[in-house]
Amino acid sequence: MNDNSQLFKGTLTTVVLKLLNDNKKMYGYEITRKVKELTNGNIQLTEGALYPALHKLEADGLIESSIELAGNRQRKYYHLTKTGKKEIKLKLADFSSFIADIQNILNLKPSL
Amino acid sequence: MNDNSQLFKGTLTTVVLKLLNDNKKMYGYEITRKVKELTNGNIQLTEGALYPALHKLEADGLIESSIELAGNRQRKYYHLTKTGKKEIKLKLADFSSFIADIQNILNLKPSL
DNA sequence: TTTTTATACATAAGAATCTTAGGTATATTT
DNA sequence: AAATATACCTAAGATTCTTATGTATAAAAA
Repeated sequence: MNDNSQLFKGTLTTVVLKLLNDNKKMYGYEITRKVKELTNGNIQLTEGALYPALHKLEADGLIESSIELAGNRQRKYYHLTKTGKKEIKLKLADFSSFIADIQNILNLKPSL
Repeated sequence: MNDNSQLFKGTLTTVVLKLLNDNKKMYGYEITRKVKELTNGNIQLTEGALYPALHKLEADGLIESSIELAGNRQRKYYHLTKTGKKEIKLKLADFSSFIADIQNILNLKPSL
């Protein structure tokens, strides 16, 4: 992760759930590539952060996994559960509120 | 802190430096009130997070303190150092970049 | 063809940052 | 008189991350 890693804390699960919401199913390594692609290389998700986060989301019933094979190589695909679909809506709303609040303190440009 | 506490993580020092940048000098308790006021009560800074953060910022040379008395009660006022003034500019730029990146993933409304 | 890089999963030690809980003291409001 | 607000502080524990490491297959480069 880059110098914004401190800021990225707390958004990891929201990001994962949102990507799974938009892409139906994804595997871990794919998620790291997608985040890098969408942020022009600015955010590099570390696997040490991602995999435990995925395991926790699954333990909490927000996502489910299924193993698929690509040649001899295993991929563990994740998809949202019904609970996960509800949760991402809440998390996006929370994030919006947070940005509005922080905007009141930091006075950033509206384009941000 | 509220349910957005997870999101607020990592922004604490940015918020503190920005408030000191805008208000010249503030004391700890005043900072907690100001954050609450600016966020319509949504963000309640806990003292267990704030005071250690202030001490670290001072140890790092970004802020300096001076004790003043209000009646018999002590207030520890903080102000930015020259280094701190440079740092808050960097931190605001970092935060803007972060928001832009996260926006690419979460697809929030532009007004956010 | 050997080595490096990319893909793909995972865990564990340690660091950083926060919450929760407590402590001390003065001032004001109920 | 008691409760709340102001004002500082620390410490234990929880959470979440970084860094480092491990395993294995596939592809690219040397």
